Amino acid sequence: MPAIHTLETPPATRRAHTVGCTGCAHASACQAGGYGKDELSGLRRIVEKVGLLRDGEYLYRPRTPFRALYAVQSGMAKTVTVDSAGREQVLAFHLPGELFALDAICLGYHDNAVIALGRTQFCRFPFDSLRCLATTQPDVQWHLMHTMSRQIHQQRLSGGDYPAEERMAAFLTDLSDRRAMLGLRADHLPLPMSRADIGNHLRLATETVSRLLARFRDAGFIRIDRQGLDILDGRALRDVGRHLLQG
Amino acid sequence: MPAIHTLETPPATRRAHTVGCTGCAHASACQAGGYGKDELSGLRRIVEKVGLLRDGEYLYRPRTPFRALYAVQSGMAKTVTVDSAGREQVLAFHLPGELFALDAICLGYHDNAVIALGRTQFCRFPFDSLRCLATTQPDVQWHLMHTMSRQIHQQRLSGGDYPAEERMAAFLTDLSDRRAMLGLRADHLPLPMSRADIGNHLRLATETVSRLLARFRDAGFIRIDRQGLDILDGRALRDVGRHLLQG
DNA sequence: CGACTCTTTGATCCTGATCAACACCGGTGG
DNA sequence: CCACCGGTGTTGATCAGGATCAAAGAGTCG
Repeated sequence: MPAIHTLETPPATRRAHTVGCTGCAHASACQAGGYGKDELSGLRRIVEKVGLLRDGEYLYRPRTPFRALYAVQSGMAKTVTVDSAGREQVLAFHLPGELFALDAICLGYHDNAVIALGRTQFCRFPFDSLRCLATTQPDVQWHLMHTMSRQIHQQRLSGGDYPAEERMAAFLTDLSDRRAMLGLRADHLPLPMSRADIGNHLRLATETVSRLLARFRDAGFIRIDRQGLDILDGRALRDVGRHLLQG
Repeated sequence: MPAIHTLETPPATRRAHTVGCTGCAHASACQAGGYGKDELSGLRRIVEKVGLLRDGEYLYRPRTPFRALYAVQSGMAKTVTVDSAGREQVLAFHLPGELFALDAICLGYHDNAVIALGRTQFCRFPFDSLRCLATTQPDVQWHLMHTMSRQIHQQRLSGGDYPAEERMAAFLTDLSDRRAMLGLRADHLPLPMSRADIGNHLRLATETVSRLLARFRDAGFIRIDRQGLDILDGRALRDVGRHLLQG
């Protein structure tokens, strides 16, 4: 398992404040921005834009103070922990509109890192403002709870004891479903992360990831190209992973 | 893997309303009750007592409407999902004071079951009252967020790809630490769940659980008896599981 | 006591990890 | 332009951790 990326954190000056979500392609499907609902417009007034980060650059690092929640605006990112032995673990991949850093609230600092996969922009929700907003607007409060609940709920899926093939199929189907929810093409998955990242996340060796994808390709479920893959038979794929999906 | 328990849900009439947490031994260490903090006294006024449930009895079942959050009052419980193939998965064990059912908020119904391990009593926090309370008292709101954040944070530990021995050691150490936090004896762990439950939760066969415990016993780390085990060398145990513990 | 379940221990097997070699691509410099 | 290089991905061969199979103790409850 290779060591941590050594690219430098981008200077804070690269962060640019913007006024809200107007013009963002994902605004109406964005979890972080409240799916464009009027009652949650407050959320979209406190957002700041961060980026552009390049592949491998850090949004934040472990042991840095928790000041804000984030979402991906465009591109993709991964959350990674490093344990006491230096081994890293990919906890999640983030698609546009998905809120993260929720786990840092209880600690007051980040104990994991978020790293850009390819060129990626982020939205930043300063936690002070958010807290303020939540005390005055029950809708915002409710939305946050809802989001956290969903995250608790979803994480449980990835823990299960299922064969490698099922985990991989479920992973691809889940990515596809999340893209569909965002209004993106569900039959095409860009995979800017390495095979090692996918394997780490699914508790598989990179060789196994490669072999499983080859198997799905040979079965006619997917077509693989350099930047990702096309889903040719989503039904079949979903069926392989069915035990892991949505209980 | 055996099928689901077949014991019947206890009649609703067994539920008894009480006035708050006065007299509860865990009140000052109870997460659900706000650790006895004055600002959160509202929490302790809306609580109802549920129980007593006997071993194997259900607190709630999948596909039942979500009406309340719960905590264990005395005893122990497990949260279990059943997948589409009928295989069950033990998601968590709950000690007194620990809040659960947080994952049902986003769905509006429970998609897993909570089952008593030995004779167990529960505390019930009606969600309507809780929501009310949270809108008027920012402290309550904050406390809930904190609790959910912690849950998101902790769940990540159980997903990792570590050898069986480390997972088992980390599991025992975690249980011990949680007991210490509640003011219970940390050097003695009652284990009212079956080896199969432990194995399921840790993605291990029951035979492996048995073998690992025997190994720890032979190494002088623990003493095993019928109702649980005594920790003789907590340091050694923690060291075996160190990679999984607290990042 | 006897039927039953849960746990423990031993023997064998299999999935997926590890080791090893090669192909592929993107960049760099001559 | 091509030779070279390091990183990433693919494929094959071997290995091992833990599962599965099998059977015997140990409680528990009728």
